Amino acid sequence: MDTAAPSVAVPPTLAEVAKRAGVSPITVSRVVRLPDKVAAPTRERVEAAMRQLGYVPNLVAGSLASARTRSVGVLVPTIANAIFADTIQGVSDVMEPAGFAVMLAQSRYDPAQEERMLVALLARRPEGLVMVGSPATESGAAILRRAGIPVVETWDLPAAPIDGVAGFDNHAAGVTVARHFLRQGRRRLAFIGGADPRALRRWAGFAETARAAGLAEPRRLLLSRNASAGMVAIDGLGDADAVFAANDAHAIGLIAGLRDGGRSRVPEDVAVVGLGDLEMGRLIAPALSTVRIDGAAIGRAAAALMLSPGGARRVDLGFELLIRASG
Amino acid sequence: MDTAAPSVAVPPTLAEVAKRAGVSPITVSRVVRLPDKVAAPTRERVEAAMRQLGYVPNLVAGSLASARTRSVGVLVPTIANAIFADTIQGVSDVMEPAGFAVMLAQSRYDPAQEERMLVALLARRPEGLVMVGSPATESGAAILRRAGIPVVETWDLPAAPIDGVAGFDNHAAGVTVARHFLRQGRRRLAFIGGADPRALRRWAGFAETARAAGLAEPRRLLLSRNASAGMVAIDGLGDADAVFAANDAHAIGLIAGLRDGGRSRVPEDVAVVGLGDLEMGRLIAPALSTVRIDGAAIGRAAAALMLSPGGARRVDLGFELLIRASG
DNA sequence: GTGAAAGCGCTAACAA
DNA sequence: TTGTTAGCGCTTTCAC
Repeated sequence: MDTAAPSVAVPPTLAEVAKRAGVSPITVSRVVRLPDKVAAPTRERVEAAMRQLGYVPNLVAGSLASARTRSVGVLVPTIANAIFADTIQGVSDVMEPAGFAVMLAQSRYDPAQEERMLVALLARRPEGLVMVGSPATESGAAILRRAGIPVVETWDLPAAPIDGVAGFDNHAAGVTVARHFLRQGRRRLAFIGGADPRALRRWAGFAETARAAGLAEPRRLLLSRNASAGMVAIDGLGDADAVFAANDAHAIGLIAGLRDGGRSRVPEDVAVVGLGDLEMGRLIAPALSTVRIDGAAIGRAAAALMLSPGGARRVDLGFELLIRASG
Repeated sequence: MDTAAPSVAVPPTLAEVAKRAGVSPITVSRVVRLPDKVAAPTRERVEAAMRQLGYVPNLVAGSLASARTRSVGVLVPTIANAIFADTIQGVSDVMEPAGFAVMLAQSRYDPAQEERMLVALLARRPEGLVMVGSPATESGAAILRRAGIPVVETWDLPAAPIDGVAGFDNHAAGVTVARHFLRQGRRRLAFIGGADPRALRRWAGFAETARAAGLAEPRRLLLSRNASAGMVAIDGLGDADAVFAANDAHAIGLIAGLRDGGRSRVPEDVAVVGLGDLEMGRLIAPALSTVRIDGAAIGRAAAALMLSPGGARRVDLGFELLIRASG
């Protein structure tokens, strides 16, 4: 009795299941999608046939017929950054239970690559798209506006978003940290960051606040993409007595560099504040003060915005200054 | 002159592009996929029409027609773990330039969820599948064997894999760390880890080596999924003078806990070795000794195995014991 | 509760 | 170099 599926073969189709169960294809389709609409005995015959054949529905055919792919696209600068991985996970945590697949793409901080990936994603007809930040090019934005699906920009609060927004005010984060340093009596501020738009906005808030308080223009160190923060930064610091690092990885690297260099003590000689609240920040000594951002919450909020295209279009998840030992 | 695409509309189809360019649909199809097969003047007319309409090819229709989706599935326990994020990135780094989309799914360390996600992934007809570890259930393995696509198991070297393997010998990693402790003259070993199969294999190698050397049975602390390693572990350690933590996050947490607890010094009183070589391990004091695994290389190797189903089926990426200050 | 017909948007195979 | 025909595997719509 050979009812088992062949070990290597073309996957069985819905039509084959139908034939085996002695029903029409549409009935099999209903058993898969709307089991309540099929009488129990029929349903059981169909389910038996599906099991015998090892039937796995072909969603690409289903998607074409129904014009619904039940998938969403996620575009991040890079996956291997804890901060974005959290956001991806947040999106996935909401979309997966809702039956959506997550398609992932990386822009690698490159506008041309970003645009390529946007088109590659849209070609697969996702029902929503979330990206970290905003399109770097106007043509990228235009493509998204024409896509006809919910689009959510994250990790920022753009003034003129394409559609949805789930993020926080990067400028205000810079202001908050600068004020904190001022309150502590620090006078010679410095900033370490990359060149991405969100880090730049943090810098702007930070620098404006310093100037408004009559301090000298803060020093500004732009780290290249994969400089290991510590050593690189120390040389540029000059006589700074307070450093805001645009992310925790930079801040932790700096603290390690300072400790090994042995010249300045943290926080006595120089205060260090990061952004992101990586777990490691709590574990190093001195524990890292940081601007806490909930990357997973951003992802969940973005997913919620995609699922309810009629609802609110702007979620400010805020941030929180966590003062620990480093400053 | 209204040649611009409407701002909200059904996306234009290949047929509409064809009509506008005055060619047959197949010619448009060729311009998209095989531009060299179309005469330059024709091609330019078609390209102009595509631009005017803002045409984005519908890959779900194309996939159905060609039986090629140009996508791969990636199944990980969780995205928000640096170690797996690196592997996802490695897969993406190879597959994206090759024109493949990456579909992501999480098993959450749950066999039932794993099986659900396996089926959900296969329903979208990926041309290859990579997973961290091996299927937790026999039915999951059976589904994969019948899928008829390259399947790559990673982060381990299973004896009877389904198809491809890109990983390292977890048992040997345990042996290596135990021998290192023995060489140092440590006599009271302990292990901290989760309950996943790969951590268990590290434990097995570690414990066997200790026993074979005549030491007392190592202590073994199984941390629940999201215990923050440090404090939890310290109590269970007893008088251990050497600890192998199944991953760097646990190890770093432990070092922090020991430091703040103030009872034992690392490495004088107790040596600590982790696994994974997180960047943070280099930055804490004392710097973390660890078993270095290249998660991104695992991902790249897995991708290469998917792309050449005829080639080698087993890649051992090995590991490297990095002795730093912590033990 | 079940089915027949039509078609989703594209590409393979073949022809001209 | 370009076009014609047929059909991928499913779901929609409408009928019974």
